[in-house]
Order: sequence, then C-alpha cells, then structure tokens
Amino acid sequence: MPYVMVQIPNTPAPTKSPAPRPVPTSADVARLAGVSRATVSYVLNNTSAVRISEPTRRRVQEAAKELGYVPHAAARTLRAGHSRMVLMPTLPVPAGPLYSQFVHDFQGALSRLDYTVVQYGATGLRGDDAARAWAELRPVAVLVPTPGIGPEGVAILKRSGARAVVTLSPVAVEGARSVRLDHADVGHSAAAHLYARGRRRIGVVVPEEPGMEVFSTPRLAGVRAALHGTDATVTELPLVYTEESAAALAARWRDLGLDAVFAYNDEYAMLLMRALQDEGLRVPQDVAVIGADDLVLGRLLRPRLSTVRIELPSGRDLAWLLDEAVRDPMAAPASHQQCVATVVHRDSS
Amino acid sequence: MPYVMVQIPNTPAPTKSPAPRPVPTSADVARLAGVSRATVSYVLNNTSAVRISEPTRRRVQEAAKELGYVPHAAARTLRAGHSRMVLMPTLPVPAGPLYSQFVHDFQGALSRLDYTVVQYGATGLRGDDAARAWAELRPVAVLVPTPGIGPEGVAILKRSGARAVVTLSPVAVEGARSVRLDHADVGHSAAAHLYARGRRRIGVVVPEEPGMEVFSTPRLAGVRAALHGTDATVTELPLVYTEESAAALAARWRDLGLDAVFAYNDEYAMLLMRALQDEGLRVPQDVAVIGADDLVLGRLLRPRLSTVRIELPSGRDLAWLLDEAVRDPMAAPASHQQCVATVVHRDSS
DNA sequence: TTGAAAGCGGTACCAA
DNA sequence: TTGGTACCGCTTTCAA
Repeated sequence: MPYVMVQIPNTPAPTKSPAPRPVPTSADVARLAGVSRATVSYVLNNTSAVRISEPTRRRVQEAAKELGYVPHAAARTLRAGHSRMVLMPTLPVPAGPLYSQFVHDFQGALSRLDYTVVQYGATGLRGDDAARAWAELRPVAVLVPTPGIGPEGVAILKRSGARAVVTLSPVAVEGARSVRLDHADVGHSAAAHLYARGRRRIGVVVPEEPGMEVFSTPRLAGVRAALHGTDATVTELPLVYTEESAAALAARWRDLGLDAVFAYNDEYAMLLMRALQDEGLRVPQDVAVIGADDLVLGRLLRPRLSTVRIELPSGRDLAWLLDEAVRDPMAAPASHQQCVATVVHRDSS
Repeated sequence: MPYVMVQIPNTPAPTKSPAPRPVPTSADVARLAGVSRATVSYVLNNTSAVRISEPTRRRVQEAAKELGYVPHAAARTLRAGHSRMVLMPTLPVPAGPLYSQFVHDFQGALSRLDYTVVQYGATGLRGDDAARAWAELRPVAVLVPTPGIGPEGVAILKRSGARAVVTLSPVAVEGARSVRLDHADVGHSAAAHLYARGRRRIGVVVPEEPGMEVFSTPRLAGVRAALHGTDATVTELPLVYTEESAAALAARWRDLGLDAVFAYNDEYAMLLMRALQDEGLRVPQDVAVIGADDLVLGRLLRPRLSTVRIELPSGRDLAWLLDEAVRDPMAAPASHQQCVATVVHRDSS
C-alpha cells in the first residue's frame, strides 16, 4: 500500500513531521463561513432555483477562497450520476501531424460544446479489457480512433452509461456510430495508381517501429487486394525511420528489381526517396514513389511527392456527430460518413 | 438539465420506451450472487487480507460477468482518498513529432509504474483557473509541459492533494520540480550561430497560427537577446504554414535585404527554404537558413538543413522524476535538470 | 468466511 | 432564505 493519505478532519497531523494538511472540503468552507454545506453548494454553483442573500453569498465565497477550496470532481460525478467527459484513448504510436491536428480541432469543438475531452493513456490493454478500463471512468461518450473495439466493447461502454460511442473503423460496429475509415483503402488507391501507371513490381514499406502494425497491416493488405489477380508482384520492405535504414534498403534496391514503391506514408516516402536518389536511382523513371497523408512537406521535394490523401472528418464535424449522438442515443445515425482515399498525383510516380 | 439519468434500482424502467437499464453496481452483483457487497469487493479486488471460499468467489465472478459489471472509478477514488492519475494538460497547439514522441514515451513509462496518464483537453482556461480545473480531478501528479503555471497554481494543486507538480519551464517554479526548458535558448543559439557565421541582417520566422506564440515569442526573444548590442538587425517574418505564404514571403525577400533566417523550426525552415530556392536565391550563399528541433526530414534536404536541437528529457527520465517526487514529496529535487539547446551545423548556414 | 454499516465529498429534496 | 439529510458506488473496519 504505497500511498496512505491520512485524512484527519479538523485535527493537525499528529507526529508525522511534514504535516500534509487535509484537502479542504465543502464542509470546511461551510464551517468557516458559518453556514451549511447545502448553502455552500448553492452559492458555488449559482443554483438558480434558490436565492441566497448577498452577505451570505460573499461570506461563502471568501471562505472558499481563503481555504483554497476546489470541488472534488469525482464526488460531483458520483452524485450527479453522469459527467461531461469524452474519453479518447491515445494512439498506440506517436501521433503524426494529421492526427495531431484532428485531435486539436476535435477538442476545441467539444470544449465549445461544454464537454471535457480526456485522452486516456493506453496501458497496453486490448479489446474488451481496454473497453472496461475506459468504462470505469464513466465517460458520457467515447471516441475510438482505431479499429480497436468490437460490438462487445461497445456494449460494455453503453452498459456503463456511455451515451455515445464513435469509432473510426473499416467496418460498422454494432451499437456505435462508425465513421468508416479503412487504411486498406489507402493501400488500395496507391496500388491501383501505380498499376495504372504501368508498374508491376511493387514494393510496400512496412515500418518496423512497434505499434505501427495497426496501420501498416491494413495498408499492405489494401495493396495486396488491389493487385490480386493481376500480373503484379508485391514485396514487403521493412524499414526503420532512420537515414541508415533507408540507405541500407536503397543499397539493395537494384537486386530487388522493383519499379515502384508505396512507402506507407509521406514521411517514410521522403526518407526513402532521398536514399534512392542518393543511390543514383531516378524517380520516377527507375522507380515510382508514392506516400500517403498529403503532408505539406511532400510538395517541397523534387520531384514532388505523389501521395494518397485520406479525408479524415474534421474535428468539428466529428464533435457535432458525437454531441448529436449524446443528445439522442437512440436516433439512427443520419448518414454513414466515410473517409475517402484519393490519389494526389504529382511528379514522383 | 439536459441528461436526467433515472436511477430506479431493481425496477424495470416505467413507461419510457427505450428503457435505459441502470448501470449495474456492486450491489446488483451482490444480490445476484446472493452475498453482501463487502464480499463482492473482496473477490473483485483479490483482497489478500481476507479469505473467500472458492465457490463464493466463483459465484461472484459469474454474477459480475453476467451483469457486465464495471467498477465506478469515481466512487473508488472518492473512498480511497487518492488515485494514481497523472494529469497532463494538452498543448494549446497541435503537437509536433518531437513532442508526440515524448508524450508517448512518458505515458509508456508511467504505465509501467502503474500510473494512469490522462491528457486533459485545455478548455481555454489560463493560469490559476486552469490549475483549479485540473485540481478538480485530484490527480496524484501533474506535468505541465509549458510555462503555463506559477507558484499560485502549484499551491492550488498541492492543496488539492497532488503530491507532485512537474513543469517544463524557463524558470524554477516554487513548489514544483521544474525541468528547465527555455525556448529562448533555442533562438539564442540560432542567432549566435548565424552571427558567428558572419550574418548581420537576420530574419526570424514567426508562425501566424493561433496559439503558437507560446513558443514563438520566447524563441524570438532569445534571438533579440543574443544580438543585443551587436551590429546585427532582427526582422520579424510572419508566416503561415502553407506554400502560398512561403512563396509570398520569398517574393519580397530581396527587398528585405536579409542574409540569414531563423525559421522557428525545421518544418517552417523546409517550407521557406524551398520557396527561397524557387525564387532563385542560393542557400547558404545568399541566405543562411537554420531551423530547430532536428527532425529527420531536415537532413534530407539539399543543402542539409542546419538546426537547433533541443534536448528534451526522455519520457522515461521524466516519468522517474515524477514517480520519485510522488513517493517523497518533501525530498529536495536531486538535480536541476536542464534542456540544452545545441546547434547542429549542416549545410544551410 | 461473511455481513452490517460508516463514510469519502457533493447535491438536491423537503422542512423550517 | 437557509439547514438537515438522504443518497451516489465503493472500500474497509468490526462483529458475528
């Protein structure tokens, strides 16, 4: 039992040297102001159904300030039976610029709708265990930004009081509003593009960083699906996000005999493209390169980087979707949003 | 009163059509298993101080599973008087790769130490109000990754039970462990470098994206400080992170008469450098360019981008620091960590 | 081995 | 206009 927090109301700590003053409660405020806890609650929440005299009001506020009183969210939530917390599990990998922007917008929009967004540090739990961990916090809504939850998980959350569960997932999840987002589409688009441009021996970069498989596996699968039944071949290319790893891959490029590569995303594409060029290979003549995510930086390369742009819903739209779902959990989702993946053809492919 | 959660224990909802079953509690589990709530608690928490017979144990577990019981974190926290939650306010701007990586590591390390990290969506509150909002959650520790808290805020958090407050801040904050991190150092290093390379008319990119001033202001101030009293001039260059904005800036570059630019960070630097080159300016002959953050991608440019590397503490180190502070809040911080900014001189300056 | 009951900090009903 | 008080869900003595 690591941290015993000694709670000794109204009594200076006994012998322990660094007496940790107990946290002030509304009862302390009431006592200091000479009123009841009820009155404190009324004043501090500006309860409109109740009129409190101005002098009393002031006394309470001064007492609260003097004690440095801060209400206890857990107690309030417990009593109220609900909260305005929207929970979003953090990604299993460091976020890219696209996703960071999305989260930022999403949070901003929900703040304006008077929700509190909380990103919950994934503890390595999976599936239903993860759902249970989230459910312990009794959020009013949950946004799962990966295909990391099934109907079971959704049921757990709803049974625990969540009024809305929104997922970004390739398949609709029973009970949740799912915005369809399939990373296989990205791979599919990239592969179809390369194939249409006459490429047949196609490499696919697979990042070796742990956790990345959540995204890289479907992207690779999309490539395979697009090329299935054609005369094209698919070659997996493990790559770490370092210059050295890219150089090593480029060094054995001629042996691989590939004429195109889908580089997972723009960042890996930029890394690899530079290494290929340093190796004396011409892009796109010797090898076509395409990335994904349509980063600004990709446009700066020469040749300009072709990419697959994935149309994430704006954070604002998703916030509204979520709010609507919270307000009327039973309403059928108006329309099944879908994130489309479109090729942005520039000069590298 | 938007969401009235009707709690009718042991009674099917009355008339309301989509009967929202009340969330199951440990009392429900107890009832179904035919035991007391105490026993349920013992079983579900594997309380070692108490022996529960195997049959009872199983009955409880089955009842819990059948009801889909999930314990209520707020209730537990309230009763226990403390939690293992580490709160970290989200940045006011979308995170860059450097910070994303840091947060990821930090979370992973704290998870292993059995903490739960929660990124709290900033609601636009500032200073002490923000501190109060964080304090409502009664976190065991708070990491403030910006200079967004003062001694007052720290006091509020500590009075509310936080056993540790850690800040990444240019100045030590009374009561908190501060890892010294001053973005002015970044500007200072960049400016000193450019000056040493003989540059005298120095531009400083100032991102126009809202919220960015948290970082851009000190970086600019650092440049000014480094050049104060010399014969060099400093010119602010507002820039939006788009090709168009960069092109517009580059178009009037010759009129500006600058021979060097500190571009806020590597991403802006890459953007601007490309625009300058497209305008026919030679880097570094006509204009020296230096960024910051030492991104991998900067090394891929030609000329390779000079940069200022800022040595963030590793997430793991900071997690340990925090854990130590939690375990012994009174102990003086062993050593004042400091994030140094060092110039990585490559070819663009 | 199990149960009864107190109490964590707030809120909101009902009385005064 | 205010105070008393019964909860919210869970843990943890103390008794049985």
